Amino acid sequence: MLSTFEVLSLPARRKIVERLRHGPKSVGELADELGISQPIMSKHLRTLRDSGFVTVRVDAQRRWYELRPEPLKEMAEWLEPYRWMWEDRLDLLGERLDTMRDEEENR
Amino acid sequence: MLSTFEVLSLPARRKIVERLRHGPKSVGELADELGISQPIMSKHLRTLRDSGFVTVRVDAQRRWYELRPEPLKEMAEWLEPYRWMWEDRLDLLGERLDTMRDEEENR
DNA sequence: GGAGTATATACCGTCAAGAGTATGTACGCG
DNA sequence: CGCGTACATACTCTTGACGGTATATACTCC
Repeated sequence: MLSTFEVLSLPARRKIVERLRHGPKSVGELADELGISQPIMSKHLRTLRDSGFVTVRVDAQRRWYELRPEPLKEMAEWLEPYRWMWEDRLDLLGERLDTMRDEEENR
Repeated sequence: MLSTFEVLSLPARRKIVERLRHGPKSVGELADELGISQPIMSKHLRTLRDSGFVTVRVDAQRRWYELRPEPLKEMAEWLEPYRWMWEDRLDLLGERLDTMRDEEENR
């Protein structure tokens, strides 16, 4: 099974995730919208499911795929320690003073 | 050249980035710390450099590799639209009201 | 139960990323 | 100038992800 980061390394899979941002979709919908064949779409969704990015709800012949927050949250949290590198240091709330001090040290 | 997401899909490369969080390091340092052979480390650093994750400063035989914010920022920004999925909706500042409304619509 | 729809999976070929190893290059120093 | 250090690159091999195609499964409706 692919890791969280590996899953999103494929542009096609990132596009699928983007399409699911506003609610669940069926395999056919996604395949049509992205111009991907149905079997390949099914395989990507399988990968996304195995790695926790989506869940499926069965409805007769249709499968509704829905986004799950966990893997995306995990990635966001991995990135968090680097945020000071590009964010304005004089943010209003004065949070992250330690981080800012680190920054000075490592310049 | 690999895309931003592809670069970090390899655990070894993520570890390199983590090691560079607190300032520049040389190839040898990184190789030793991570238990990776020097040639392979050089190749990873080449990849990280080609994709904009690091810059090099030459100093005699030594090369000091330093993190650049841009690719990490890019990834963080890609993830931003999904943040509402895991964050507390009643955040103090009351920002992102639109996002929260979206959430209701798509439930 | 037969036909059509929606989706999953099995099988196959390709290709490129990654690891390993050997070698090249550049610099400092005695 | 010869040697050691620090690093890059060339080369080879292997592996597995990906796409394509064909086929299986499951459900609905007439």
